[in-house]
Amino acid sequence: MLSLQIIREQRDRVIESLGKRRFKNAGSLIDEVIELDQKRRDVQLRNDGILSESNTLAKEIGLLMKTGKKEEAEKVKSKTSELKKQSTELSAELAALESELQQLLYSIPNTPDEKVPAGSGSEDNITIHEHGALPQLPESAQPHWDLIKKYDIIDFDLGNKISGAGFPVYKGKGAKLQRALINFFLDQATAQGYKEIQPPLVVNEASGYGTGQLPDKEGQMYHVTADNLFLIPTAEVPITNLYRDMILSDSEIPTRNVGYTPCFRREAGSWGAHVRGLNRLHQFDKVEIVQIRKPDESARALDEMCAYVQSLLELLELPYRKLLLCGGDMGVNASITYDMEVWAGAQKRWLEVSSVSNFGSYQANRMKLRFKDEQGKTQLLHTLNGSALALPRIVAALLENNQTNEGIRIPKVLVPYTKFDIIG
RNA sequence: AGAGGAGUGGUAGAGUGGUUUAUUGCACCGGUCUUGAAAACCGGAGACCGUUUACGCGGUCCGGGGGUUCGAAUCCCUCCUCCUCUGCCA
Repeated sequence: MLSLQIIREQRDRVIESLGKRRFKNAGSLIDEVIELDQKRRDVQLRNDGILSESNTLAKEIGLLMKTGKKEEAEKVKSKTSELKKQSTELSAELAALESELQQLLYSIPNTPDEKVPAGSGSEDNITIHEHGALPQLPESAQPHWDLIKKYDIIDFDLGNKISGAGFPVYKGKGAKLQRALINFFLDQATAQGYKEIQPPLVVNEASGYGTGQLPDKEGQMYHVTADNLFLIPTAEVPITNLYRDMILSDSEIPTRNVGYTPCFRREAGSWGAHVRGLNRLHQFDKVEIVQIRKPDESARALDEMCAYVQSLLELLELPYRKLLLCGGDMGVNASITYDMEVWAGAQKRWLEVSSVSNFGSYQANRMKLRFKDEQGKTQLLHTLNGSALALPRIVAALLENNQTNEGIRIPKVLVPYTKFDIIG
């Protein structure tokens, strides 16, 4: 969530920036925040005064009791009783205002970075880089949902039987390819200085609030109601929340973590024609990189992370393009997002395989993740993350682009991991 | 899962209803001393909110939440976590 300080000090800039998202009522919501904040401070000022007086009198009573002046103590007691009544009312009012303010702040998305173009949907995204020639496949080229049947490597019917739609079963070389990709991605990240983390796959409510899945996107996560836990939709959630409620010392910054986890998404109501096969799943594997940076370094870190993700795609010999998302197409937490899309030759479509974002201080403010600056003042840190990479669509593109009469060719860099060079 | 015990500042650990603005040790930072360091000595140091041009001042915080009281780290309720024993289990 946006910090009150920024809203107070930069009202006009915040409203203008939110306009790039086509976010409705930005002006009136921001003004409502400012008004509530002012009210809250007025109430606190009054309440603090009463508490202060009451604290002084309580000490007086203590002294009077000790010296045996009971009647005088009783007199003072009646005074403090009255103060207490007033304070109880004001405290309740304060709590209500704080909660209202909190709800309001949760409903306001992050302010897009200067570089982010205004726009409402994918048509306003900007392609800033393309790499690799698109493969020229014969007319007989098959989409991956046919190839996985042909080679019997991924089975949706079996998944359907034991779990439901969107839970594929990986078999034989299909399973080995998954494992190879995971290990390859983890090794590459480790070589770049990322620390490998194996987090829990379920998180509590506080973690959901920390990274912004709650309260708004609750329906996207699987909820274990008996224990009030949530299956993680991405490793971003547990790995970023490792640092919740912390003031990091200089020696701990930056953090560069990488984690492989399955990801669980309900994807309620988002199934349609383009999501056949591996294009969209309820459970999928992903390797995620997460960084925590000081504010003046986060822009550079974002470039570094993009360059790293691009290097993976190049090693896998996949044609890709890099998009700068417009305001309306970004997630509500992000201040700037680059998407990487690979070309799937048989579907003749670009598939998103990575989303690399800088969240600025938006998540850090929710999580109370801070550091001490040179003046010794506590300041919010910046959080960033990116997929490196999400597996299913990588597999889809590899299968489609690398199909030959002899079988599916495995990219050179993966062969040491798969121990085979063709799926035939 | 059952029984018992415990959660206090960076850490260890006192405090069981009223000068507690929470002892003290260690670690940390600054200073004195020293050629330099160590030791010794002196001093400093938390988070959040509010207020103030500023120095400051006020409020809240002793695992989380709620309650009793004029007053709670201390008493009560509830939840969480850890430890010990018993049970179960990969």
